[in-house]
Amino acid sequence: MDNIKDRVTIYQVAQAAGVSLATVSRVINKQGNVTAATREKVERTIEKLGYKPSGLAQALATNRTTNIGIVIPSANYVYISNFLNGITDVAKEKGFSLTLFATSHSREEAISVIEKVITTHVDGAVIFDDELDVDDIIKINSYSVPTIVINNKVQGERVGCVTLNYEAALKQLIEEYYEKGGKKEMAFVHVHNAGRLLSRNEKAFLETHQKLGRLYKVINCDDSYSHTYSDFREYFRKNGSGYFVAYRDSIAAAIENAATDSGLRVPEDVEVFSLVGTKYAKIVRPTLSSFIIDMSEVGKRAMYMLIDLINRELTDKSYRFDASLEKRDSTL
Amino acid sequence: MDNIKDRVTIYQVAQAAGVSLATVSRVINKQGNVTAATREKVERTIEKLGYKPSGLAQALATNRTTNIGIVIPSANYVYISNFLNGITDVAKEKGFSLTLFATSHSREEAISVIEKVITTHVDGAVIFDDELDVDDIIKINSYSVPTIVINNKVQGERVGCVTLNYEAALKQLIEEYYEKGGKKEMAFVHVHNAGRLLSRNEKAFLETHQKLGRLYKVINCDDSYSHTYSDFREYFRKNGSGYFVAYRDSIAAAIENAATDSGLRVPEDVEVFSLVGTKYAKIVRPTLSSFIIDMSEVGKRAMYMLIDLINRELTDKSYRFDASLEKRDSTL
DNA sequence: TTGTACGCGTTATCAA
DNA sequence: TTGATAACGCGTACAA
Repeated sequence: MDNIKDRVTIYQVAQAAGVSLATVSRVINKQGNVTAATREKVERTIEKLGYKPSGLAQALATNRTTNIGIVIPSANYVYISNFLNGITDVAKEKGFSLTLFATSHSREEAISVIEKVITTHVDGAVIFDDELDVDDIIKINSYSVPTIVINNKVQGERVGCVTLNYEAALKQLIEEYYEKGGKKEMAFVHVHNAGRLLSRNEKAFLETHQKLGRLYKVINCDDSYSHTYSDFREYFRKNGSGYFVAYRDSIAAAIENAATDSGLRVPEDVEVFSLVGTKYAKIVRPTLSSFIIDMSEVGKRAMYMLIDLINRELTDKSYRFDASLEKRDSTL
Repeated sequence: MDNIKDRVTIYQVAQAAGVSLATVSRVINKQGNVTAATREKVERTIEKLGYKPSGLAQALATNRTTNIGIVIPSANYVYISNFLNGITDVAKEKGFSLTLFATSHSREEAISVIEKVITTHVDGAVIFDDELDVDDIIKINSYSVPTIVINNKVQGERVGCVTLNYEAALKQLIEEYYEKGGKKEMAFVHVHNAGRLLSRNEKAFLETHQKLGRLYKVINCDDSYSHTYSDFREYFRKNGSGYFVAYRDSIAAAIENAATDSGLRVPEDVEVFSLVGTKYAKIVRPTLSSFIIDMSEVGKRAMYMLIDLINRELTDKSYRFDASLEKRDSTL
């Protein structure tokens, strides 16, 4: 094999092997209709020249890229990376490449991302973005790109969705808390701009309290461990108790650490609950009670659905993951 | 804009606008040499037809994909996802797409991944894989794909590298520990198959101890929090002290949690140190002393270098990140 | 079984 | 300023 090579083309292989490029193409795609002799001859020259077919040209000719677009928030959350992991597993198994599109917290940018997904010519897309509107997703679908949407109910010819249901579990958690005589005031820890998943849970939290006629609080905080920690250190100077429902492990850990460092006892004085739990929920101390949905499984499911959708074999266009409760030491 | 559309081509736009496709191409690429009038006319029909150029065809014609291949281990580590985050930031800023290739712990697979990188026709690649051999990387480079390699010293015409230097800091840590009269026996927590980064540090650990004529231990453990936790619960039945150097936060946290839950005091009885620290080092309790390299910065640097390499403007082909010590509460 | 010729959607070179 | 027309690298009817 030569060392520095400009891209070897199928034509050069054909010439070197003394056949036509159609024959080489047949060999590459294992299409039969080729003598064992010529096949071997071609394979040898392919090896010798170090020929690798151009996925680009193949895609252009066949109109299939074997490439799937993944749209995820650029926020560096553990559950996102778990999700991505499930996706890569299936992609590898099924022979798809993944093109990554990261969005930050802005609609404008999210839309430009969609344009990119379209020009990139993917066979399908998985969209996990809390900011993107239903309309935006319909747009991508109007270009007939088969799409699986996570965490958003969408209808459409070539769209499927995987929804994450934390709300039911949250409602039950709250109801049971009061039924069992929970005395602390519950507070929902609101993070600005954290997306639809959080908003939906906040809504469920409020509605459940209103239905039960219970008082509650909403506390605003930053989407960062350090800020939340110092905010709650401040908070615990004036308040000695509470039940805090936080978005994810880092935030919840910040609260329980702030409580502990303020001389309060968790869970006796302060209870903390993490909505979107990851493995870190059991690493921190006290261990965090949390809901859990295996995001890696969500990623896998999304990929399997997408592949079916691409092959027009997807019968059930929506799938729901229900959060399950993992009771640990941060709540009574 | 229509709803379901088969891909609109430049040719259809040309026809609808009553111009030639060359003119449309000029408008798309903002190349001037077009009357304001025709430009507007074309832009309107582009809008009306919802035309998006095919990146595939563009790439084939220009031999540039504006697509960069990222090879990372599929292991779901926080520092990998930080790294990926830095990369996506720069990719977004510079207008590149990212194609993701995940490798697991097998050479064979890693090689097939390289084949894919080549067929995918990327403009460049960033390879962060602990398993891949130097030879493998030379192979990808023989196809003249500009490549930045993380955590591996490689020479080559179109290769650059970013190295992560934990060893110097580790050596210093050990030396200072004994200088200051550290009494505990140090143990390196070995994880099987965790890649070159860990091996190099293990080697540095051993060599420093041998040089100092100190006794040390090597303890094997699984690359999982739960297994490590229970292994060390077992371990602490028989051993009441030690200084443990672990690969990453989860492993280190498992050890300190096991110690604490066994009634031992951290850091008085048991000291724990995490080599590759992340933000979780300060979330767990006691907070973990660790080395730190901002992996997001590593990702950014790699991308900037790669882009320079693609443009043949990279002067300095290697860059080193040195780990810095963050002393916290898990060591004295 | 093998080869010819056209198409995939662009860019780019030359004439006009 | 515009418009033909040849690449780009491959797949694939169709013909041989």
